[in-house]
Amino acid sequence: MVVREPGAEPRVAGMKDVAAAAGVSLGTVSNVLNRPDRVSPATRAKVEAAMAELRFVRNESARQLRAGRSRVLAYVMLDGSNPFFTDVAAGMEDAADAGDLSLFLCNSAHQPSREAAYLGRLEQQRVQGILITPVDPDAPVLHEIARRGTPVVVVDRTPGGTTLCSVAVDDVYGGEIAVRHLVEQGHERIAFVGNHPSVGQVRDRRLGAMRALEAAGLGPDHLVDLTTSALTVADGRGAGERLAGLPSSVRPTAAFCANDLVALGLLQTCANLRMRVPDDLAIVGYDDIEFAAAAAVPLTSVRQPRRRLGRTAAELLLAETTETGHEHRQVVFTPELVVRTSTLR
Amino acid sequence: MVVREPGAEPRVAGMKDVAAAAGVSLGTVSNVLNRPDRVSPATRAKVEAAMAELRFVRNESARQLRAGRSRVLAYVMLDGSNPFFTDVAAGMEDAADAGDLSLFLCNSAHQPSREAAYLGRLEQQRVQGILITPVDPDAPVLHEIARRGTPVVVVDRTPGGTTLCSVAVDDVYGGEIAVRHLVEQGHERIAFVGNHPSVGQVRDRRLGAMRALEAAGLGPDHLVDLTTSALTVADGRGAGERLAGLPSSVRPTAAFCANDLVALGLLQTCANLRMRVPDDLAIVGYDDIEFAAAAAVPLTSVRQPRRRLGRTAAELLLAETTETGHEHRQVVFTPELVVRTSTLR
DNA sequence: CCTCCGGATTGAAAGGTTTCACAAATCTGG
DNA sequence: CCAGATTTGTGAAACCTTTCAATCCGGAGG
Repeated sequence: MVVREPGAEPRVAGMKDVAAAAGVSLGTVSNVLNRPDRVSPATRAKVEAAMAELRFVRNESARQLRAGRSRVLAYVMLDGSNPFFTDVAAGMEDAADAGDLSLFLCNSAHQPSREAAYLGRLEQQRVQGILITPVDPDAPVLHEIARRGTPVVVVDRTPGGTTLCSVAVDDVYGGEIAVRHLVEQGHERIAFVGNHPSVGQVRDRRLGAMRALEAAGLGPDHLVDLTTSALTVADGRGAGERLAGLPSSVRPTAAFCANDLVALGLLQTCANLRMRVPDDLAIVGYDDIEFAAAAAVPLTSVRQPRRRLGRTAAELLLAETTETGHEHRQVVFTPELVVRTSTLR
Repeated sequence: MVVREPGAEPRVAGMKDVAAAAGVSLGTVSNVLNRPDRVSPATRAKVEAAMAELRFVRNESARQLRAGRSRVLAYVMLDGSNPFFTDVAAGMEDAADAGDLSLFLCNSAHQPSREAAYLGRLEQQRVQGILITPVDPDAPVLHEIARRGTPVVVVDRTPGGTTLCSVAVDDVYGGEIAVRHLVEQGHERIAFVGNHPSVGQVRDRRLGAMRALEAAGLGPDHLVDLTTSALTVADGRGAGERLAGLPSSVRPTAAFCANDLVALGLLQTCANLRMRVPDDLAIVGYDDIEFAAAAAVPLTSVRQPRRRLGRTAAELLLAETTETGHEHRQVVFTPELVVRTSTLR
């Protein structure tokens, strides 16, 4: 309901209006909302009737202003269209629900400017805390925000130093189990498909791959780099064409892809070019997104505990706001290999 | 920087602190922030130095409290893990960026309780407006929120009546072009794979399919319903198995799936059971998500202008907040068929 | 009858920003 | 050097809620 005063804009009803309508003081209305047991049933009923009548909606800004903190968490994700991140977000929602908080998602879409804009707004909104998979995990802005009082947890990246909480997955190990599996299947020439390993993750996965080769007594020349510009399906398709163009004497018999999108692209090219998977080319992906299992040839992939990752990140954030004398923690999860048809001949 | 008063909690610096540090009044600090041209360069420099020194962060709650409205839009999406919705959200972000607004995403994950919780919070936050793909497009709560003053735009659904803005896609037409295409390819017995058509969308798509059959002089018995419980990849797999189990005398030669996830599941079962696509079974999906093109057999699909859908929705919302005497509009886009290998023999 | 007690209610302050009428200082041109 | 215009800066009110000390009231105990 809207209160119309003579000559004034219609105004949304506030607690003052409710108090007047119910014939009680402002403080009583507040008590009804925040400490209902301290109000007599009769009064409470009156006030609640007035609130319904006036369609009262609490003003969260005013609440927050007084309280100093909101009950909102935010996750600034790197790529809203990558199912990996939406799964991580689902895990955060679990934790947020449990703590009676709301989770807002922001999509930076790999754009530093967007990320910065969101961070600014979130800090101004005094959110309880910020979860973020940053474009650059070492950007100083994250530390600055934390120092100014908004807890920050880095997700799926490991920032240098221990001044922030973070959750990540052991990508070296992930790369290792992926390639160890391929070696066990008898492959000796293995392609690594990914963008230039400057980013920590791709670098780590490749490093793990190297270690697995080494452990099998195979030198680094057994890893054939197929470098892409990013990690999309299209990049995977391109890599597939390049791979198919190699003379069979040097062509790898297996490919380890830096993520599932790339692997799916590669798989598609194989289907087009009549290369059989896994007979002509075995493929291992990374992330185990839902579409990996749903591919025509179900994809062997390195599974990260995505939901758990998100849940743990949110829990760390809550711990940081409640604990006194909080110590920043860096949690690292261990991935596991999910073997499917794409590597089983 | 944090102001530490004797015996007090460290407190985040506010405009008052900035004013004191810069030796000016509160009003001047406000002017520096909101109307910098009304302040002499010297004073402005002093104030800006003080802000940097104290690490001042504007308090959005207080701003909003005064302004009555925030500069945030929110999209409550039905399913954050469906790429369709994240693409729609991307379109909204385009529009929000253009209007200097932030877009927050909320994922109801098909749960009415979560949706309700988010709507409550958003209304209390006095967001500029709410974009929503609701679990139930006819839920009265949407109208109530709009009536209380927060504009609501319904996305990808058409609520009854014209009391809300909405953007949607013509699903009847989409079903029609999908099945017309199959008929043109010579198919006469066509499966419709989808959950029970109580939901408007699935019903409409099926209705369009019927119309196309009718137009081709084929009766309703040429459509074979394979009813699923939801619209996931797993449902598609299940439908595929049921389809494969049909005696070949009645088995459809083509399938029209209510969305791409189902189609991908169906495609996977075909691969498992050595049914060739499109030779043994032609498949048309719906939504044209990125993974449709990336499938081993690229999927023919009905493409909705997802990004445009989102952008238009956000623009309608902005129009509603700026226009005087706003008329609610119901925008309907027309989908198009993207023909790929899965129907081309 | 008085005091004391506990529960119910009140009133005012506080929280950080924006806005706006007004004051002060500076400039313009005569 | 003055009147008036312009530029710059000020101070207080308003936004809406929460909190907390203070008050009120009816009843129990003395």
